Amino acid sequence: MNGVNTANELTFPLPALTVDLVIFTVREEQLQVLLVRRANAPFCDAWALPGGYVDIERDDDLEACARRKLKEKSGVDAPYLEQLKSYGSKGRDPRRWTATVVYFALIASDAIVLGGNQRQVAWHPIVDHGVAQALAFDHAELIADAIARLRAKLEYTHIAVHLLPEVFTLPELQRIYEIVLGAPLEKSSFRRRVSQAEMLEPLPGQRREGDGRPAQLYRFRSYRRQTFFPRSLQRHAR
Amino acid sequence: MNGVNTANELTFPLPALTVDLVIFTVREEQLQVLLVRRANAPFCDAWALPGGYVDIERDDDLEACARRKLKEKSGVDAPYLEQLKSYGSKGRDPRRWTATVVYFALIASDAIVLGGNQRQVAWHPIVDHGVAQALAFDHAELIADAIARLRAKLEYTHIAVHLLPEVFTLPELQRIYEIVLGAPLEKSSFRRRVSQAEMLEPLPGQRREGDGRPAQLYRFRSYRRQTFFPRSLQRHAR
DNA sequence: GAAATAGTGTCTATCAGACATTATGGC
DNA sequence: GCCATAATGTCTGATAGACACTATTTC
Repeated sequence: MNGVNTANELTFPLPALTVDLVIFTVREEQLQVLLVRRANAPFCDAWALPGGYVDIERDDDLEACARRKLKEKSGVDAPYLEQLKSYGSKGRDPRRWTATVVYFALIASDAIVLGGNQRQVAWHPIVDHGVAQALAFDHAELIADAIARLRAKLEYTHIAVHLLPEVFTLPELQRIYEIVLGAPLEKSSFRRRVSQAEMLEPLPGQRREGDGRPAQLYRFRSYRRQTFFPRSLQRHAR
Repeated sequence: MNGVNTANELTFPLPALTVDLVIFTVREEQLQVLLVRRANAPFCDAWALPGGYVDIERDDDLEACARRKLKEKSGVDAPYLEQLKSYGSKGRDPRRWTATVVYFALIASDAIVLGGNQRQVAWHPIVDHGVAQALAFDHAELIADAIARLRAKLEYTHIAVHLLPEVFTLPELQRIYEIVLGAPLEKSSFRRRVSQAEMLEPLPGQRREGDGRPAQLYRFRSYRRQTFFPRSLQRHAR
Protein backbone atom coordinates (compact mmCIF):
# COMPACT_ATOMS: atom_id res chain seq x y z
CA MET A 1 0.00 0.00 0.00
CA ASN A 2 2.78 2.43 0.65
CA GLY A 3 4.56 1.52 -2.52
CA VAL A 4 7.62 -0.02 -0.91
CA ASN A 5 8.49 -3.65 -1.37
CA THR A 6 10.19 -5.87 1.18
CA ALA A 7 13.66 -5.07 -0.06
CA ASN A 8 13.04 -1.37 0.74
CA GLU A 9 13.18 -0.49 -2.90
CA LEU A 10 10.69 2.02 -4.17
CA THR A 11 8.33 0.58 -6.74
CA PHE A 12 7.09 3.87 -8.16
CA PRO A 13 8.65 6.93 -9.80
CA LEU A 14 9.86 9.73 -7.57
CA PRO A 15 9.43 13.44 -8.13
CA ALA A 16 12.57 15.53 -8.36
CA LEU A 17 13.56 17.68 -5.39
CA THR A 18 15.34 20.97 -5.64
CA VAL A 19 16.25 23.82 -3.32
CA ASP A 20 15.90 27.38 -4.56
CA LEU A 21 17.17 30.54 -2.94
CA VAL A 22 15.72 34.01 -2.83
CA ILE A 23 18.77 36.02 -1.83
CA PHE A 24 17.99 39.60 -0.89
CA THR A 25 20.26 42.52 -0.39
CA VAL A 26 19.89 46.29 -0.43
CA ARG A 27 22.14 47.95 -3.00
CA GLU A 28 21.92 51.37 -4.55
CA GLU A 29 18.93 52.30 -2.42
CA GLN A 30 16.95 49.34 -3.74
CA LEU A 31 15.90 45.94 -2.54
CA GLN A 32 17.52 43.52 -4.95
CA VAL A 33 17.43 39.80 -5.54
CA LEU A 34 20.16 37.58 -6.94
CA LEU A 35 19.32 35.78 -10.17
CA VAL A 36 21.23 33.45 -12.42
CA ARG A 37 20.83 33.06 -16.14
CA ARG A 38 19.88 29.56 -17.19
CA ALA A 39 22.32 27.83 -19.54
CA ASN A 40 20.10 24.87 -20.40
CA ALA A 41 16.60 24.05 -21.49
CA PRO A 42 13.95 24.59 -20.35
CA PHE A 43 13.85 28.38 -20.12
CA CYS A 44 17.36 28.56 -21.56
CA ASP A 45 18.77 32.11 -21.21
CA ALA A 46 15.97 33.17 -18.88
CA TRP A 47 16.77 34.48 -15.43
CA ALA A 48 16.00 32.19 -12.52
CA LEU A 49 16.57 31.84 -8.82
CA PRO A 50 19.83 30.18 -7.86
CA GLY A 51 19.22 26.62 -6.82
CA GLY A 52 19.30 23.09 -8.01
CA TYR A 53 18.76 19.48 -7.20
CA VAL A 54 19.31 18.15 -3.75
CA ASP A 55 22.43 16.02 -3.83
CA ILE A 56 21.87 13.16 -1.41
CA GLU A 57 25.57 12.38 -1.42
CA ARG A 58 26.73 15.85 -0.42
CA ASP A 59 23.82 17.41 1.42
CA ASP A 60 23.08 16.15 4.91
CA ASP A 61 19.83 18.05 5.07
CA LEU A 62 17.79 20.69 3.26
CA GLU A 63 19.37 23.61 5.03
CA ALA A 64 22.87 22.35 4.32
CA CYS A 65 21.89 22.12 0.68
CA ALA A 66 20.65 25.71 0.77
CA ARG A 67 23.85 26.89 2.44
CA ARG A 68 25.97 25.11 -0.12
CA LYS A 69 24.16 26.76 -3.01
CA LEU A 70 24.24 30.12 -1.29
CA LYS A 71 27.97 29.88 -0.82
CA GLU A 72 28.46 28.86 -4.45
CA LYS A 73 26.53 31.81 -5.84
CA SER A 74 27.16 34.65 -3.43
CA GLY A 75 30.33 33.66 -1.60
CA VAL A 76 28.55 34.30 1.67
CA ASP A 77 28.99 31.81 4.45
CA ALA A 78 26.67 32.57 7.32
CA PRO A 79 23.87 34.87 6.35
CA TYR A 80 20.37 35.03 7.69
CA LEU A 81 18.67 32.01 6.15
CA GLU A 82 15.09 30.99 6.64
CA GLN A 83 12.93 28.38 5.00
CA LEU A 84 10.10 30.05 3.14
CA LYS A 85 7.82 27.42 1.65
CA SER A 86 7.77 24.45 -0.67
CA TYR A 87 6.24 24.32 -4.11
CA GLY A 88 5.62 21.12 -5.98
CA SER A 89 3.43 20.18 -8.88
CA LYS A 90 3.25 18.21 -12.05
CA GLY A 91 3.54 21.24 -14.28
CA ARG A 92 5.93 23.73 -12.76
CA ASP A 93 8.88 22.07 -14.50
CA PRO A 94 7.93 20.83 -17.98
CA ARG A 95 10.35 17.92 -17.70
CA ARG A 96 8.93 16.16 -14.68
CA TRP A 97 7.01 16.43 -11.40
CA THR A 98 9.30 18.63 -9.31
CA ALA A 99 9.14 20.00 -5.81
CA THR A 100 11.33 22.79 -4.58
CA VAL A 101 12.04 23.94 -1.06
CA VAL A 102 12.57 27.68 -1.12
CA TYR A 103 14.82 29.48 1.33
CA PHE A 104 15.29 33.17 1.61
CA ALA A 105 18.51 34.79 2.66
CA LEU A 106 19.41 38.29 3.73
CA ILE A 107 22.94 39.49 3.17
CA ALA A 108 24.76 42.77 3.43
CA SER A 109 25.73 44.14 0.06
CA ASP A 110 29.33 44.63 1.19
CA ALA A 111 29.63 40.92 1.99
CA ILE A 112 28.92 39.84 -1.55
CA VAL A 113 31.55 38.33 -3.79
CA LEU A 114 29.88 37.49 -7.04
CA GLY A 115 31.53 35.09 -9.42
CA GLY A 116 32.97 36.76 -12.50
CA ASN A 117 30.38 36.90 -15.22
CA GLN A 118 27.64 39.46 -14.68
CA ARG A 119 25.81 38.02 -17.67
CA GLN A 120 25.37 34.83 -15.67
CA VAL A 121 24.79 36.00 -12.09
CA ALA A 122 23.44 39.43 -11.29
CA TRP A 123 21.39 41.50 -8.87
CA HIS A 124 17.96 42.58 -10.02
CA PRO A 125 16.01 45.36 -8.32
CA ILE A 126 12.62 44.58 -6.86
CA VAL A 127 9.79 46.80 -8.05
CA ASP A 128 6.56 46.27 -6.15
CA HIS A 129 6.29 42.50 -5.91
CA GLY A 130 8.92 41.26 -8.29
CA VAL A 131 11.56 41.96 -10.89
CA ALA A 132 11.04 43.54 -14.28
CA GLN A 133 11.97 40.47 -16.34
CA ALA A 134 9.94 37.38 -16.98
CA LEU A 135 11.49 34.53 -15.02
CA ALA A 136 11.91 30.82 -15.55
CA PHE A 137 9.49 28.31 -14.04
CA ASP A 138 7.23 29.73 -11.33
CA HIS A 139 10.07 31.78 -9.90
CA ALA A 140 8.17 35.07 -10.15
CA GLU A 141 5.62 33.64 -7.74
CA LEU A 142 8.32 32.39 -5.38
CA ILE A 143 9.90 35.82 -5.31
CA ALA A 144 6.55 37.52 -4.71
CA ASP A 145 5.92 35.23 -1.75
CA ALA A 146 9.39 35.86 -0.39
CA ILE A 147 8.95 39.62 -0.64
CA ALA A 148 5.62 39.41 1.15
CA ARG A 149 7.21 37.38 3.94
CA LEU A 150 10.16 39.73 4.23
CA ARG A 151 7.96 42.82 4.44
CA ALA A 152 5.65 41.19 6.95
CA LYS A 153 8.52 40.14 9.17
CA LEU A 154 10.07 43.59 9.10
CA GLU A 155 6.98 44.84 10.90
CA TYR A 156 7.36 42.60 13.91
CA THR A 157 10.99 41.47 14.01
CA HIS A 158 14.49 42.86 13.57
CA ILE A 159 15.65 40.78 10.65
CA ALA A 160 16.50 43.88 8.62
CA VAL A 161 19.77 44.15 10.53
CA HIS A 162 20.98 41.25 8.43
CA LEU A 163 20.81 43.47 5.36
CA LEU A 164 23.48 45.72 6.86
CA PRO A 165 27.14 45.18 7.68
CA GLU A 166 27.99 44.40 11.26
CA VAL A 167 28.44 48.03 12.26
CA PHE A 168 25.80 50.57 11.30
CA THR A 169 23.88 53.61 12.49
CA LEU A 170 20.21 53.95 13.31
CA PRO A 171 19.47 56.22 10.35
CA GLU A 172 21.02 53.57 8.09
CA LEU A 173 18.86 50.89 9.66
CA GLN A 174 15.76 53.00 9.29
CA ARG A 175 16.61 53.61 5.65
CA ILE A 176 16.77 49.85 5.07
CA TYR A 177 13.29 49.50 6.51
CA GLU A 178 11.99 52.28 4.33
CA ILE A 179 13.53 50.84 1.19
CA VAL A 180 12.15 47.37 1.81
CA LEU A 181 8.72 48.52 2.89
CA GLY A 182 8.58 51.20 0.26
CA ALA A 183 7.28 53.83 2.67
CA PRO A 184 8.76 56.37 5.08
CA LEU A 185 8.72 55.58 8.77
CA GLU A 186 8.30 57.92 11.69
CA LYS A 187 11.73 58.47 13.19
CA SER A 188 10.88 58.60 16.84
CA SER A 189 8.60 55.57 16.72
CA PHE A 190 11.25 53.64 14.91
CA ARG A 191 13.96 54.50 17.38
CA ARG A 192 11.73 53.73 20.34
CA ARG A 193 11.09 50.23 19.09
CA VAL A 194 14.71 49.56 18.40
CA SER A 195 15.87 50.76 21.79
CA GLN A 196 13.12 49.01 23.70
CA ALA A 197 14.03 45.71 22.11
CA GLU A 198 17.56 46.08 23.44
CA MET A 199 18.93 44.30 20.41
CA LEU A 200 21.55 46.89 19.57
CA GLU A 201 24.78 47.61 21.34
CA PRO A 202 26.26 51.07 20.93
CA LEU A 203 29.90 51.02 19.98
CA PRO A 204 31.18 53.60 22.42
CA GLY A 205 32.83 56.75 21.23
CA GLN A 206 32.69 55.90 17.56
CA ARG A 207 30.78 57.87 15.01
CA ARG A 208 30.32 58.36 11.32
CA GLU A 209 29.14 61.12 9.08
CA GLY A 210 26.47 62.08 6.65
CA ASP A 211 26.33 65.78 6.11
CA GLY A 212 25.16 67.09 9.48
CA ARG A 213 25.58 65.67 12.93
CA PRO A 214 27.27 62.25 12.93
CA ALA A 215 25.32 59.25 14.10
CA GLN A 216 26.09 56.78 16.83
CA LEU A 217 27.44 53.44 15.67
CA TYR A 218 25.74 50.27 16.75
CA ARG A 219 26.26 46.56 16.46
CA PHE A 220 23.52 43.97 16.47
CA ARG A 221 23.86 42.35 19.84
CA SER A 222 21.99 39.12 19.79
CA TYR A 223 21.73 36.63 17.02
CA ARG A 224 20.36 34.15 19.56
CA ARG A 225 16.72 35.16 19.55
CA GLN A 226 14.49 37.11 17.24
CA THR A 227 12.66 40.03 18.77
CA PHE A 228 8.94 39.97 18.35
CA PHE A 229 7.01 43.09 19.12
CA PRO A 230 3.96 42.94 21.35
CA ARG A 231 0.37 43.99 21.01
CA SER A 232 -1.37 40.81 20.20
CA LEU A 233 -3.66 38.63 22.25
CA GLN A 234 -1.95 38.15 25.58
CA ARG A 235 -2.34 35.47 28.17
CA HIS A 236 -4.51 36.38 31.08
CA ALA A 237 -2.47 36.84 34.24
CA ARG A 238 -4.78 35.57 36.95
CA MET B 1 26.77 20.47 -13.99
CA ASN B 2 23.14 20.21 -13.08
CA GLY B 3 23.14 16.46 -13.31
CA VAL B 4 20.74 16.22 -16.22
CA ASN B 5 21.80 14.73 -19.51
CA THR B 6 20.55 15.79 -22.89
CA ALA B 7 17.70 13.29 -22.92
CA ASN B 8 16.33 14.98 -19.77
CA GLU B 9 17.03 11.88 -17.73
CA LEU B 10 18.38 12.37 -14.25
CA THR B 11 21.83 10.90 -13.81
CA PHE B 12 21.85 10.84 -10.03
CA PRO B 13 19.75 9.28 -7.28
CA LEU B 14 16.72 11.21 -6.03
CA PRO B 15 15.60 11.62 -2.46
CA ALA B 16 12.13 10.38 -1.61
CA LEU B 17 9.36 12.94 -1.11
CA THR B 18 6.47 12.53 1.28
CA VAL B 19 3.68 14.69 2.62
CA ASP B 20 2.77 14.40 6.30
CA LEU B 21 -0.24 15.86 8.04
CA VAL B 22 -0.65 17.25 11.51
CA ILE B 23 -4.42 17.13 11.91
CA PHE B 24 -5.70 18.95 14.96
CA THR B 25 -9.06 18.92 16.58
CA VAL B 26 -10.45 19.75 20.01
CA ARG B 27 -12.21 16.82 21.63
CA GLU B 28 -13.07 16.21 25.25
CA GLU B 29 -11.69 19.59 26.29
CA GLN B 30 -8.29 18.77 24.83
CA LEU B 31 -6.29 19.66 21.76
CA GLN B 32 -5.74 16.36 19.97
CA VAL B 33 -3.78 15.18 16.97
CA LEU B 34 -4.58 12.33 14.63
CA LEU B 35 -2.00 9.54 14.50
CA VAL B 36 -1.79 6.28 12.63
CA ARG B 37 -0.05 3.13 13.75
CA ARG B 38 2.65 1.98 11.39
CA ALA B 39 2.20 -1.48 9.92
CA ASN B 40 5.66 -1.76 8.36
CA ALA B 41 9.29 -1.31 9.21
CA PRO B 42 10.87 0.98 10.15
CA PHE B 43 9.19 1.94 13.40
CA CYS B 44 6.67 -0.86 12.92
CA ASP B 45 3.77 -0.54 15.42
CA ALA B 46 4.85 2.96 16.44
CA TRP B 47 2.44 5.86 16.09
CA ALA B 48 3.16 8.31 13.31
CA LEU B 49 1.62 11.23 11.48
CA PRO B 50 -0.65 10.30 8.60
CA GLY B 51 1.11 10.81 5.33
CA GLY B 52 3.04 9.07 2.64
CA TYR B 53 4.85 9.35 -0.62
CA VAL B 54 3.85 11.88 -3.21
CA ASP B 55 2.24 10.00 -6.06
CA ILE B 56 3.20 11.79 -9.23
CA GLU B 57 0.48 9.99 -11.15
CA ARG B 58 -2.38 10.97 -8.87
CA ASP B 59 -1.27 14.20 -7.18
CA ASP B 60 -1.25 17.34 -9.29
CA ASP B 61 0.53 19.30 -6.61
CA LEU B 62 1.64 19.14 -3.00
CA GLU B 63 -1.58 20.52 -1.59
CA ALA B 64 -3.68 18.08 -3.59
CA CYS B 65 -1.55 15.31 -2.17
CA ALA B 66 -2.18 16.61 1.34
CA ARG B 67 -5.92 16.85 0.73
CA ARG B 68 -6.03 13.33 -0.63
CA LYS B 69 -4.31 11.92 2.45
CA LEU B 70 -6.47 14.01 4.74
CA LYS B 71 -9.61 12.68 3.13
CA GLU B 72 -8.33 9.13 3.37
CA LYS B 73 -7.62 9.31 7.08
CA SER B 74 -10.22 11.66 8.50
CA GLY B 75 -13.00 11.63 5.92
CA VAL B 76 -12.91 15.42 5.91
CA ASP B 77 -13.06 17.18 2.59
CA ALA B 78 -12.42 20.88 2.96
CA PRO B 79 -10.83 21.74 6.27
CA TYR B 80 -8.46 24.52 7.09
CA LEU B 81 -5.19 23.37 5.57
CA GLU B 82 -1.91 25.22 5.70
CA GLN B 83 1.60 24.29 4.73
CA LEU B 84 3.83 24.25 7.80
CA LYS B 85 7.38 23.49 6.77
CA SER B 86 9.54 20.93 5.03
CA TYR B 87 12.01 18.61 6.65
CA GLY B 88 14.59 16.66 4.74
CA SER B 89 17.79 14.92 5.69
CA LYS B 90 19.89 11.88 5.17
CA GLY B 91 19.01 10.37 8.51
CA ARG B 92 15.38 11.04 9.34
CA ASP B 93 14.29 7.90 7.56
CA PRO B 94 16.78 5.06 8.02
CA ARG B 95 15.99 3.68 4.58
CA ARG B 96 16.95 6.63 2.44
CA TRP B 97 17.34 10.40 2.12
CA THR B 98 13.77 11.61 2.53
CA ALA B 99 12.12 15.01 2.54
CA THR B 100 8.62 15.61 3.81
CA VAL B 101 6.36 18.57 3.31
CA VAL B 102 4.26 18.97 6.43
CA TYR B 103 0.77 20.44 6.36
CA PHE B 104 -1.38 21.15 9.34
CA ALA B 105 -5.14 20.93 9.30
CA LEU B 106 -7.83 22.11 11.68
CA ILE B 107 -11.10 20.25 11.76
CA ALA B 108 -14.19 20.27 13.94
CA SER B 109 -14.49 17.15 16.01
CA ASP B 110 -18.05 16.60 14.83
CA ALA B 111 -16.91 16.48 11.22
CA ILE B 112 -14.66 13.51 11.77
CA VAL B 113 -15.43 10.08 10.38
CA LEU B 114 -12.56 7.84 11.35
CA GLY B 115 -12.06 4.58 9.54
CA GLY B 116 -13.01 1.56 11.62
CA ASN B 117 -10.02 0.33 13.58
CA GLN B 118 -9.08 2.51 16.54
CA ARG B 119 -5.92 0.48 16.96
CA GLN B 120 -4.78 1.84 13.61
CA VAL B 121 -5.99 5.43 13.54
CA ALA B 122 -6.69 7.39 16.72
CA TRP B 123 -6.73 10.81 18.33
CA HIS B 124 -3.99 11.57 20.82
CA PRO B 125 -4.19 14.44 23.29
CA ILE B 126 -1.52 17.10 23.21
CA VAL B 127 0.21 17.76 26.50
CA ASP B 128 2.51 20.77 26.44
CA HIS B 129 4.35 20.41 23.15
CA GLY B 130 3.52 16.90 22.04
CA VAL B 131 1.87 13.59 22.71
CA ALA B 132 2.71 11.15 25.48
CA GLN B 133 4.01 8.35 23.24
CA ALA B 134 7.30 8.11 21.44
CA LEU B 135 6.66 8.61 17.74
CA ALA B 136 8.15 7.25 14.55
CA PHE B 137 10.81 9.17 12.62
CA ASP B 138 11.12 12.85 13.65
CA HIS B 139 7.39 13.21 13.97
CA ALA B 140 7.54 14.44 17.56
CA GLU B 141 9.51 17.44 16.30
CA LEU B 142 7.06 18.05 13.47
CA ILE B 143 4.17 18.04 15.91
CA ALA B 144 5.97 20.38 18.30
CA ASP B 145 6.56 22.83 15.44
CA ALA B 146 2.93 22.57 14.36
CA ILE B 147 1.69 23.26 17.88
CA ALA B 148 3.95 26.28 18.14
CA ARG B 149 2.63 27.61 14.85
CA LEU B 150 -0.97 26.98 15.83
CA ARG B 151 -0.61 28.74 19.17
CA ALA B 152 1.21 31.66 17.61
CA LYS B 153 -1.44 32.11 14.95
CA LEU B 154 -4.25 32.01 17.48
CA GLU B 155 -2.85 35.18 18.94
CA TYR B 156 -3.15 37.22 15.78
CA THR B 157 -5.69 35.47 13.57
CA HIS B 158 -9.07 33.77 13.79
CA ILE B 159 -8.13 30.31 12.63
CA ALA B 160 -9.55 28.73 15.78
CA VAL B 161 -13.03 28.96 14.26
CA HIS B 162 -12.02 26.04 12.08
CA LEU B 163 -11.85 23.86 15.16
CA LEU B 164 -15.58 24.38 15.72
CA PRO B 165 -18.66 23.33 13.76
CA GLU B 166 -20.22 25.94 11.52
CA VAL B 167 -22.55 27.29 14.19
CA PHE B 168 -21.19 28.11 17.62
CA THR B 169 -21.35 30.59 20.47
CA LEU B 170 -18.73 33.03 21.66
CA PRO B 171 -18.15 31.21 24.96
CA GLU B 172 -17.50 28.05 22.96
CA LEU B 173 -15.03 29.88 20.76
CA GLN B 174 -13.28 31.36 23.76
CA ARG B 175 -13.04 27.92 25.31
CA ILE B 176 -11.29 26.64 22.18
CA TYR B 177 -8.73 29.40 22.50
CA GLU B 178 -8.18 28.60 26.14
CA ILE B 179 -7.76 24.90 25.49
CA VAL B 180 -5.27 25.39 22.70
CA LEU B 181 -3.30 28.12 24.47
CA GLY B 182 -3.51 26.37 27.81
CA ALA B 183 -4.41 29.57 29.64
CA PRO B 184 -7.58 31.48 30.50
CA LEU B 185 -8.42 34.57 28.49
CA GLU B 186 -10.10 37.73 29.63
CA LYS B 187 -13.68 37.61 28.44
CA SER B 188 -14.25 41.21 27.52
CA SER B 189 -10.95 41.55 25.67
CA PHE B 190 -11.68 38.40 23.77
CA ARG B 191 -15.14 39.50 22.73
CA ARG B 192 -13.94 42.94 21.73
CA ARG B 193 -11.39 41.47 19.34
CA VAL B 194 -13.88 39.11 17.83
CA SER B 195 -16.48 41.78 17.27
CA GLN B 196 -14.02 44.35 15.96
CA ALA B 197 -12.78 41.91 13.36
CA GLU B 198 -16.33 41.56 12.04
CA MET B 199 -15.68 37.97 11.11
CA LEU B 200 -18.73 36.54 12.83
CA GLU B 201 -22.32 36.77 11.77
CA PRO B 202 -24.98 36.39 14.45
CA LEU B 203 -27.67 33.91 13.55
CA PRO B 204 -30.67 35.97 14.55
CA GLY B 205 -33.10 34.73 17.14
CA GLN B 206 -31.35 31.46 17.75
CA ARG B 207 -29.80 30.48 21.02
CA ARG B 208 -28.44 27.57 22.94
CA GLU B 209 -27.93 26.76 26.56
CA GLY B 210 -25.36 26.03 29.18
CA ASP B 211 -26.73 26.32 32.65
CA GLY B 212 -27.45 30.02 32.97
CA ARG B 213 -28.29 32.53 30.30
CA PRO B 214 -28.15 31.10 26.77
CA ALA B 215 -25.57 32.43 24.35
CA GLN B 216 -26.02 33.97 20.97
CA LEU B 217 -25.26 31.72 18.04
CA TYR B 218 -22.79 32.83 15.41
CA ARG B 219 -21.46 31.65 12.12
CA PHE B 220 -18.02 32.40 10.75
CA ARG B 221 -18.70 34.89 8.02
CA SER B 222 -15.71 35.09 5.80
CA TYR B 223 -13.40 32.38 4.70
CA ARG B 224 -12.07 34.79 2.13
CA ARG B 225 -9.49 36.60 4.23
CA GLN B 226 -7.70 35.92 7.47
CA THR B 227 -8.00 38.62 10.07
CA PHE B 228 -4.75 39.92 11.40
CA PHE B 229 -4.83 42.08 14.47
CA PRO B 230 -3.00 45.37 14.52
CA ARG B 231 -0.38 46.93 16.70
CA SER B 232 2.79 46.36 14.86
CA LEU B 233 5.02 48.76 12.98
CA GLN B 234 2.70 50.78 10.78
CA ARG B 235 3.35 52.67 7.61
CA HIS B 236 3.79 56.35 8.06
CA ALA B 237 0.80 58.23 6.67
CA ARG B 238 2.33 61.39 5.28
C1' DG C 1 25.27 81.71 12.30
C1' DA C 2 22.92 78.76 8.69
C1' DA C 3 22.10 74.27 7.00
C1' DA C 4 21.76 69.54 7.69
C1' DT C 5 21.26 65.60 10.06
C1' DA C 6 20.92 63.06 14.77
C1' DG C 7 18.44 62.41 18.64
C1' DT C 8 14.68 63.47 22.39
C1' DG C 9 10.28 64.79 24.44
C1' DT C 10 5.36 65.48 24.59
C1' DC C 11 0.69 64.83 23.27
C1' DT C 12 -2.89 61.94 21.56
C1' DA C 13 -5.29 57.86 19.83
C1' DT C 14 -5.87 53.08 20.09
C1' DC C 15 -6.30 48.86 22.13
C1' DA C 16 -5.64 45.11 25.74
C1' DG C 17 -6.18 43.78 30.65
C1' DA C 18 -8.79 44.20 34.84
C1' DC C 19 -12.88 44.15 36.89
C1' DA C 20 -17.45 45.82 37.97
C1' DT C 21 -22.07 45.80 36.36
C1' DT C 22 -26.12 44.52 33.94
C1' DA C 23 -28.90 40.94 31.32
C1' DT C 24 -31.26 36.66 30.85
C1' DG C 25 -32.19 32.19 31.48
C1' DG C 26 -33.35 27.82 34.88
C1' DC C 27 -34.76 26.41 39.25
C1' DG D 1 -35.72 35.40 44.56
C1' DC D 2 -31.22 32.87 43.80
C1' DC D 3 -27.78 31.01 40.97
C1' DA D 4 -25.27 30.58 36.82
C1' DT D 5 -23.76 32.12 32.73
C1' DA D 6 -23.84 35.79 28.92
C1' DA D 7 -22.92 40.25 27.63
C1' DT D 8 -21.53 45.11 28.36
C1' DG D 9 -19.21 49.23 30.31
C1' DT D 10 -15.52 51.75 32.46
C1' DC D 11 -10.95 52.60 33.98
C1' DT D 12 -6.04 52.13 33.42
C1' DG D 13 -1.66 51.17 31.27
C1' DA D 14 1.19 50.41 27.29
C1' DT D 15 2.60 51.69 22.88
C1' DA D 16 2.53 53.80 18.09
C1' DG D 17 1.95 58.05 15.28
C1' DA D 18 2.52 62.95 14.91
C1' DC D 19 5.30 66.58 15.44
C1' DA D 20 7.90 69.97 17.91
C1' DC D 21 12.13 70.66 19.91
C1' DT D 22 17.10 70.19 21.13
C1' DA D 23 21.93 68.59 19.89
C1' DT D 24 25.94 68.34 17.10
C1' DT D 25 28.38 68.60 13.18
C1' DT D 26 30.13 71.16 8.51
C1' DC D 27 30.39 75.18 6.00
